[in-house]
Amino acid sequence: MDIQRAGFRGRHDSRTNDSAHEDRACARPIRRYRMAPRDRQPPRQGRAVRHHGNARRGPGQHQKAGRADHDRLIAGGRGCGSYLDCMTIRTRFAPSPTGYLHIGGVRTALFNWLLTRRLGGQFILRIDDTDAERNRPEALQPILEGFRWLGIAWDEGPEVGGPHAPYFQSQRKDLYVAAALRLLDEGKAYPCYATKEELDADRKAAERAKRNYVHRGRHRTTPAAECRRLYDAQPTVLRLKVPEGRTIVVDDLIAGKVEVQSDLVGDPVILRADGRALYNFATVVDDVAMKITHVIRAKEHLSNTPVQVLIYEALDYSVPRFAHVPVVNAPKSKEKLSKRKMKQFMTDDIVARLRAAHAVPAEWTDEQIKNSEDLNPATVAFYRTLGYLPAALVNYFGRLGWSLDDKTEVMPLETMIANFSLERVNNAPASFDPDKLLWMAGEYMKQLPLEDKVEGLLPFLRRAGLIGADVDANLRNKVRKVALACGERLRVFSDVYLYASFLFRDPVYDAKAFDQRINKEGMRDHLRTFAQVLASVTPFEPDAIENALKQYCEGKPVKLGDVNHALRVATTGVMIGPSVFDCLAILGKEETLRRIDAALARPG
RNA sequence: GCCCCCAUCGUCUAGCGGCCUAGGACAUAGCCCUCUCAAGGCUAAGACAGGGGUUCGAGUCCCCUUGGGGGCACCA
Repeated sequence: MDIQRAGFRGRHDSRTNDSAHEDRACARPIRRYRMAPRDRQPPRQGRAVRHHGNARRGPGQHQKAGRADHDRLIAGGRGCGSYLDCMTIRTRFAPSPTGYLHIGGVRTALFNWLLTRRLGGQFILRIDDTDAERNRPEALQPILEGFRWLGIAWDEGPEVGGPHAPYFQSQRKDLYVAAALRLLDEGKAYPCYATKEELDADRKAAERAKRNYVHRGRHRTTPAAECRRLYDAQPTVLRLKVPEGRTIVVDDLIAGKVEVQSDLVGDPVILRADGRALYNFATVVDDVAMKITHVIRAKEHLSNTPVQVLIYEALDYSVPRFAHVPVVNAPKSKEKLSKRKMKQFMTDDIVARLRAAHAVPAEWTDEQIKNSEDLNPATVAFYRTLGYLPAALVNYFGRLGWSLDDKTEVMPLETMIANFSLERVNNAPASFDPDKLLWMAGEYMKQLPLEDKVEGLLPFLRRAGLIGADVDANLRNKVRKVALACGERLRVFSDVYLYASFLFRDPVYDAKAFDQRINKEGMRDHLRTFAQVLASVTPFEPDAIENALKQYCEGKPVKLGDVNHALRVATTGVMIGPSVFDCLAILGKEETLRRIDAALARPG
């Protein structure tokens, strides 16, 4: 068993006989595919060349098969043809330092990470900052912080280092130049002096003729030594010689088998005149140098992959396994998730919470907050700021495009790790659903131990100025009671603003609620007299208060609910919140009476 | 224009030819519970894009159409 199939259990295993198995164990992936057992079956009528990669397994037996694969993989080192066959699985996520962590990227990174956790490999974080303009050091921190907060730890990469450092492409230029010059000397690359204008003209001509535009440079056929001499005399861009008449096969773990004719692929530039590498080239050089076994990345890279395969081949490198994850779409949409598309989720309530949490400068207008780059709902920071539990995000994004079985939604991380496999990743885009994420957040909040909830609540209360910096035992106890009183109303920490602000500051009276509940025939009198009853309630605890109210209403032509509502509005200012009795107990007798007096003092 | 890919309730998904009268979850609606708001319980509504094949039998395999996405860079 070889590592390259590690993430792809199931179909092949069940149909492969032993000899075919051995055959494939040491072959390069690209060759291996042609020998895949499926292709040797007698073709069914009308069978197409391509077949789907999203083969499925029944939940039961294949999970065991997966473990078996894993065990053999870790134990055995037989028949190694290249590092790809021998080593443990190595995956990478390679973001550009853009200043924020995009949730689509998190999902992709998560899949990479999960697979390495299951199979005992390494997850590498590499920074693709070849684009000089976008290379701002401070733009990296939000990305690292985002991953740390989510608990997605990288085994190698920025700040942790590793045997293949540096992990910044901007610091690896020499490698790319050396590799490109090697291809030049070997006659696999050539200098191209065509100007942009010439290329554009060619492209337009091709378009007019309804042909696919395929660039083939003048020096394709120039001998290698001459090419080198030309290049040394006058450095320019280097292009890879794309072989003619080839079928390039990408055997993708998620997308299935994808074939592209090399005659449709133009000779790609691999190195600019100034020596900076292009993405396709740098990626291949780095993935090889970092011994990446599984390239798991977003689907939009699928069409780059044939070019990369050619680069691997030209460089004489083994091709890793590819898995192209479908993109994440915007909510209820077929379009890719983008910041622009997520702006609509910056509701007034969200803006209020961000203000309360002092997550934005106080002088910002609502419009400015809604346009904030860093706190857009497409970023991880947004959810962190609003008090979503990171485990809920991980669970949600793990389930977006991947499923454990036919019903499991909420699952511990260990379960996800133990069962994650690429073959159960859907080969179709999935839309992000903020409602379901919020529900998931609530599920995790329910499970959170009380003390952790208190601990999580404190910073939110502090930032909003509802409590001070010092938290003594008394205050802590109060927050504990608040957490208990809020119960399952809390789905995210910032919900505390909605349900309990008034337990930490004076009520802000909602005019409508006040009018409806207090300015009601006889209600002020009830409040006044019930306040006197409350004054003698001991202990001032929820049960005792409730009993007092029941007794008070007994035999009177007033409904308990009505007095209760008036009591709520008088003491909290609003119509929503935890049980009134809990609220009063938390406020304490003195404060409760003070608030009732204050409410009664207000003009009708 | 050319190339590649995708398609089950509004959304996330189960489904690898008979177990499907298509299952679960979020959201929605109704009822119950209830001091408000949530939560919870019960119930309802809701999908195989269309058309051809293959097969005794197709959501499942094949083809076409339609719709969607991605790419065709000296961006990543």
